[in-house]
Amino acid sequence: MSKSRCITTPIYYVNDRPHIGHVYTTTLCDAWARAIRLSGDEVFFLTGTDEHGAKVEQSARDKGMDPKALADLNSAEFRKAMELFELTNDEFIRTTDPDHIRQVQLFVKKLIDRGDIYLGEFEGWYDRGQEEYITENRARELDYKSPISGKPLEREKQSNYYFRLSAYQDRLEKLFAEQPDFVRPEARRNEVLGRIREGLQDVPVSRTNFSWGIPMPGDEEHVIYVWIDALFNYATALGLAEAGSERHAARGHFWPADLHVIGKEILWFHAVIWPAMLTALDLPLPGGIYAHAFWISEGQKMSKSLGNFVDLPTIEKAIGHYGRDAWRWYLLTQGPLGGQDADFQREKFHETYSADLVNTFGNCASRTTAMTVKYFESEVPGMADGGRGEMANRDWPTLTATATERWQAAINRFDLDDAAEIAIGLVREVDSFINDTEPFRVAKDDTRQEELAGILGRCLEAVRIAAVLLHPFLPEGTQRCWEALGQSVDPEFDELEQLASWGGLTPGTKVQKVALYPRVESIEVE
RNA sequence: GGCGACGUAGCUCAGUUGGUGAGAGCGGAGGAUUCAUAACCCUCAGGUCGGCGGUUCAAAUCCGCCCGUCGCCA
Repeated sequence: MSKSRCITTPIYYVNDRPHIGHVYTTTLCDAWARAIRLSGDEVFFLTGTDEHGAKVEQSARDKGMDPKALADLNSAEFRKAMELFELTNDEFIRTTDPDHIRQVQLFVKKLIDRGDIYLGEFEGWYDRGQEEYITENRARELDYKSPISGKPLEREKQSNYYFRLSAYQDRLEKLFAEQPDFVRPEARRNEVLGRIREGLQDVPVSRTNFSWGIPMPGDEEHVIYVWIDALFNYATALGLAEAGSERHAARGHFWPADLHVIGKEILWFHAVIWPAMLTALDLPLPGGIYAHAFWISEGQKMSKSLGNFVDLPTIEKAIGHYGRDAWRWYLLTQGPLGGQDADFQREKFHETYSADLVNTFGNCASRTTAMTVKYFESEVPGMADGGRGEMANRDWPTLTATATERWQAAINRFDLDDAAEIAIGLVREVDSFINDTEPFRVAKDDTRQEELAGILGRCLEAVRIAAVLLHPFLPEGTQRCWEALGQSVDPEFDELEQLASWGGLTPGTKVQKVALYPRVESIEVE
């Protein structure tokens, strides 16, 4: 029975340039989406760009452009990045899409009608350069000067619309108590929990000092704060504000999303404000929020001033040299999925590629297919039982079934690095099996053809299944692997249960010797 | 400043409720070998488990203090 699953990346702010951080988040979701499709469930994988706000307006002004024109340009950059990595998102939403704008206004209107958004007044210390208010305590600490520009803070009074977050204190506490894995990893959950316990205050959801945004319904002096605008993308993409719409008919069933994958810097909005708003709108909550940590680069924090972002040109260079699979594999297995930041190191990248893709997966596929070519005239042999220590005490159907089961559980937990490890572990097991059974030695004895067939048949079959589990992580190499094994697999339509079950290779099928991943020299550091 | 983590072999990290001589992967060194992409396999790390003090028959594992790194908040 097929289920409808949904995963989202944050929408990326068009004032930034795409870099490894954006690519990482999207790649995580892509691997998950591919794995779920393989499992036979229907997936909606959403990403896009966040295009409103003061910063975009300002950048556009600096360039003498219309904000929409700038947004178009930069949004296209992000979309291009998705294509470069062959990411399989089902939609690329833009907050300047009329469909989104209209629905955000409907949502906000509803919140106003219900009293969850109200017009209030706020007076406080304002940092004009940063366009933000600073709390009394903090202002005192700063000696009433801007921490950025050093200019004096100003006393400013503003009338704003507020979201009644304070009214959701109890419900949020209950949510976190009842659903301990709502926010993961645990370190992030604890941060949020600590903050919730300090007490929730209403949050401003509108601005008046610029105009590049969605107008507040019924009060066009105000623009909906970009963060609120952005959060709604998860709902507007599925047409949730317009029950009768075509969009809703086609996609509404994907809500609630299984998971919002985000970077740790935007946790508060996703873990607290978003669930509260959904509750206010009587919409079901997502299954969870996964907040990964950051990439740093060669031991240093990436920053504008250092100019050391792992940006698109750098990434393209790596892909050109090592291939897309290598890039994905490095991100997915060495990335900051847990609470701690991960370091992007060229040397480590090269080592990971060589160790896992060349020496393990590639080499194992190569030796098994080579032996088949050599000993069985390129045909998959029938799998007789017996011999070589009862096939080295391995119950392969059980080994592969167990791996598949554990793999699926890891995918469901979003422990993608675990899933990748389980998958490649199967390849290591084949190597170890070859080591124990020594088919190349058995081959020297003509009377032991059946025994040899039993060994090699098992190797080929196990490699085929390992490739199934590796596929979401290595879409290209696994496809080449299947082709070499004479298999035609379409991960969109073929299903895991069948693909991963033992005995999928038909004896007599033609096999070719393959080299999945070329051994390459370490890339020159410029 | 408040709260919370973390600090174990060159690197990345495992080490459940304290108890055989402290581990894995990667890198590095040596050896063996050919089915394979010099790959696979075997052997090799003399690490004060951040420092000091304490509890205990016994602590990397509990407590206190200190140093260092980091996260969240104010």
